[in-house]
Amino acid sequence: MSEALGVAASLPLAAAIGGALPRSFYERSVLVVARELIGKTLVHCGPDGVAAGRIVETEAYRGPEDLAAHSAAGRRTKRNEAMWGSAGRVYMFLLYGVHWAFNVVTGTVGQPHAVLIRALEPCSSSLSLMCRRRAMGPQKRELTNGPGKLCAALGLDGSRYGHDLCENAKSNAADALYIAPPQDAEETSVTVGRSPRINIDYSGVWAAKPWRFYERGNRYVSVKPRD
DNA sequence: GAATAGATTGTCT
DNA sequence: GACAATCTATTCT
Repeated sequence: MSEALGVAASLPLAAAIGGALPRSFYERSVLVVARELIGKTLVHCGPDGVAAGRIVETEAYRGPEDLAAHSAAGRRTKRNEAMWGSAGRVYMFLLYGVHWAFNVVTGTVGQPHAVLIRALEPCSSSLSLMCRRRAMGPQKRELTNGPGKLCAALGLDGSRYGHDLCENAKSNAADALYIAPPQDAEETSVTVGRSPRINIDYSGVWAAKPWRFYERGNRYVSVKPRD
């Protein structure tokens, strides 16, 4: 599936994959962005190497009305401040005091919407680095099949809070972090499924909204959908 | 493969 | 002081 990226592994990864998605991509409805992020490539150039993966699972959070969102009921705190800012920026937060989660802000300023990236399919050229960071073998879906796991595999943490995914566009900056279009036509033709979001049972009727998007049949999707 | 329990700490009330 | 957009090991089928 990601063989094309593997072939290009000897080139700088950023150049091989292409530029970042424009800000206009993110300045739309959070549901549309969540749906269209499936199949895109998330790239992070960290101090210990470059890692990239295809996004295969996302969730939309639409405060203030969505009671599952951190911005529910208009809550605006130091932690979720990034959700209230401009589209295309990163909202990182710590879960259960241990795991980082990576989100993309969407919509307009003052609209506290964001998309949580829940799972990736590692690019073959990134496998060895991800295995090292996660301390496990290359054939394991546990490498990146959950929000905390993919952050560990990509080397992402709170230091990226508020980062602009639209700057750094085509650069080979040592600290680049951005989302790029699919590598080839094959990767744009995936089938996308929908389901309720995961682990938000506390939010009443909002827990039933089908605001989780995933690539059908992909083994890296975190919680097995009913299909 | 599926279900369960325990870990663990920043953030908010 | 309670809780959380989770992960891992363990214990089953």
